[in-house]
Formats: sequence, structure tokens, C-alpha cells
Amino acid sequence: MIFNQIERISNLLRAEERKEGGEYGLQAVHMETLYYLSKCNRFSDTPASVTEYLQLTKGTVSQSLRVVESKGLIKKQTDACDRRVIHLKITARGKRVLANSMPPSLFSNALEEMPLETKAQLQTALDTLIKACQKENNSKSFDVCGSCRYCQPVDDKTHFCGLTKQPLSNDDIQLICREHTLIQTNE
Amino acid sequence: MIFNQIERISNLLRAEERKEGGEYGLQAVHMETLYYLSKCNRFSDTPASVTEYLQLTKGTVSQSLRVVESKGLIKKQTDACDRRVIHLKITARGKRVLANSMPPSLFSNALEEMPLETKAQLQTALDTLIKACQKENNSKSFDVCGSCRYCQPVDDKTHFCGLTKQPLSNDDIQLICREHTLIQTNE
DNA sequence: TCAATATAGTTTCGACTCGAAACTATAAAT
DNA sequence: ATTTATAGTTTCGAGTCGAAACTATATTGA
Repeated sequence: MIFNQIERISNLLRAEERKEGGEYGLQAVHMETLYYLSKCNRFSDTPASVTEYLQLTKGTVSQSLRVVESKGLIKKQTDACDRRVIHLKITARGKRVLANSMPPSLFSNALEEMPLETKAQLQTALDTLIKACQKENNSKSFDVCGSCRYCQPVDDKTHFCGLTKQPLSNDDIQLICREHTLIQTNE
Repeated sequence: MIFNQIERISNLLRAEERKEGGEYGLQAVHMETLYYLSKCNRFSDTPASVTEYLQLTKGTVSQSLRVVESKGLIKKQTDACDRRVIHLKITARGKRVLANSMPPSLFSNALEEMPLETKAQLQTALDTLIKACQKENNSKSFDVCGSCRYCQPVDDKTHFCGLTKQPLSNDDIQLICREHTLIQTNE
């Protein structure tokens, strides 16, 4: 029953993405890519990360990125330390498209209409579901730094990533990281 | 925030559909088509209904259906009353594929793990969200007969559809109908 | 240190999606 | 009986998608 609902909402979302993206000659997967890039941290804005997030092949993603780049929505930047790595930066134009389209108005309006209490319940329940899926997938949780086992508080303004050995700001820890690892729970 | 979660779950679902479908040479949209056909009623198993449900164009759907048919998962049947209309029937093979793949195990397992109370809250909250989306879309709600304004109870075993003038069984009213219309609420 | 191996990304191919527009066929309306 | 509407198909071009071969850079290790 819940799966029916998820499946339906997923189709609604995809239809909206097609509709919104269509105005700019974009496909649904382009919108999903752009949206991911707007939510991920500075270690996770690479073709490989997009590939893992969407669970496609790197060849497929490479082609889609070429299209999105050709429309002037992202820009490629070679990493300074590792010249194999490319960072995908959303352009000003890309940000405008994204701001107009995501979330699609169908969802922002529907969510606005919902009672606050129902929204709070929905958020908590979805969080439980996502965590269960992440556990089930047992790798690649693609969540925000704040909920990662490697994230350590330093003071009230900074945190520290035990994996990349990099400092993280309060803004940083709200971004999605490809290296995100679930906090271990003993059961 | 809730939108982030929905977007993530939607990507997880699509990835699972690709994975499960891939074993049979099927694409994600093929899985969604098959799943829809397994959940819809006898008035709604047509190419036009699939088109409206997925919000694609009829040309696109026509081609996808040809592929799904060529793999022996559905069969086309011309309607007896209106020879323009085609009914899409899932074959035994199609049913087997569907039973193996939908819901994908990632979701059935994750849902199994969730506490009953959380599940109940999730279901209620998702229902509210879907209803809000249906209202926002103001047409094409694609929901089960039971929640349609045209559905009238006759006795404890049968109902009656005021639109198609057809009797509906208790099983029937749990299937998705393309003519589904929201019960009007005065606000 | 230099060769083997691993990693990040691109390219190419073939099957398929997707929208748009032209098309066929049947039914309904006038 | 002729329009008009509806259901579905076909064709075209751009793009997705996976698989496999490819380039380029980093890392490993003998």
C-alpha cells in the first residue's frame, strides 16, 4: 500500500520534472542531475558522484553532462590536486533554471497546503524509510555530512571530517556527501 | 526538506526499477507501465490510460508498449464495443516478472523493518500529500474506484459506477481508474 | 624508479525513450 | 453523409542507457 503511494508520487515527480525541464529543452534526468549538484558538497560534485547518486553508468552520465553543459547550465573545472577529477559547477543560468523548476510548483503548493503536524509526521516517517533503505543498500547512503559517522564537532561554528581530514562549516554539514557513512548502531 | 526526501526516494525507486528490469532487458519505464497495468481496472488498461498516467505522449507510449509486447509481457486485445480501443493484458510471463521485481526488495525489506506506527503515519501523510497533488492537478487523479465521486454502494458485495454505468465488485473498487474524480469538498 | 594497477572520465555502438507531427482507423456529432 | 473527435501507429531527430574500449592521471609495489 505504501509502495503504491511512493510509486505514484515518484511518477508525479518525474512528470513534473519533464514538464519543467521541457521549457529549457531538458530531460527529467537533467533536472535530477542539476538538483543533486545544488545539494552536494565540494567533494561530491563530480561525474563519478552523479553516477553513484543516480546509479547509472559513467558513460551514460558523461553524455548527459555534455548535454547539460552545452546548454550552459554547468561548467567543468579540473581539480587542482588530482587532474583526473572534474568538478561540476552550476552556472548562474543553471541556478535560475533550478530556482524556477525545483521543487516543481505541484509539490511546493501541495506541501504548503498540508497541515504542519502532518508534514512533521511525514518528514519523520520518510526519514525512517530512507534510513532503512540506506541500511538495506549497505553502502552509498548519499546523505548530509551532519549525519555521517566521520563528522566530528570542533566548536559551535566548525566540524571536522575524519575521512577527508577537512574542516566543515555549519553550512557544509547540510550538504550531501558521496562518502557519507551511516553511524553504526548495535542491534 | 520533505521535497529532498521525496526526490531521493524517487531516485532510489528508479534505480531499483532499472536494476530489476535490467535482468529481463526492460527499462525503468517498462516496469512502471507493467506495474500500472497490474493495478488498474478494466476501463483503464489502454495505451491512452498509460499515456495519461505516466504523462508522456501517445507516440512515446506506443513504442514502449511495442517493446514490452515483443518481450512477451503483455498482449493487445481490441475492445469488443469500440474497435479503436486496445486493452493491454499482462501475460503469465509478465506476471512472473512483476512478482519478482515490484516492489523491489530494497523497498519491501525497508518497509518491513519500519515500526507499524511509523508506517501508519507514513501512509496517512502520503495520502494527504497525494490528495493535495491531485487537487493541484485538478483533473486526472488516477486513484482507486472506492474513493471516486461516481462510485455508489449498492449492497455489501457490489457498487455502481455512475459514469460508466457499470457494476463494480469489492475487488474492482480497489483498482485504479483513469476516470477517477475527487469527491468534492467545500472549502 | 619504473612497470603494473587503479581510478576518473570520454567515446562509440546499438537498442530504446521521448516529443512532435503526420498518419490510419473507427466512432460520434451535425 | 460529411465533418469532427478519439484511439492508436509511424517516422524523425535528439537524447538516454549499458557495455566495452579508450585516454589520462595517480598510486602501488617490486
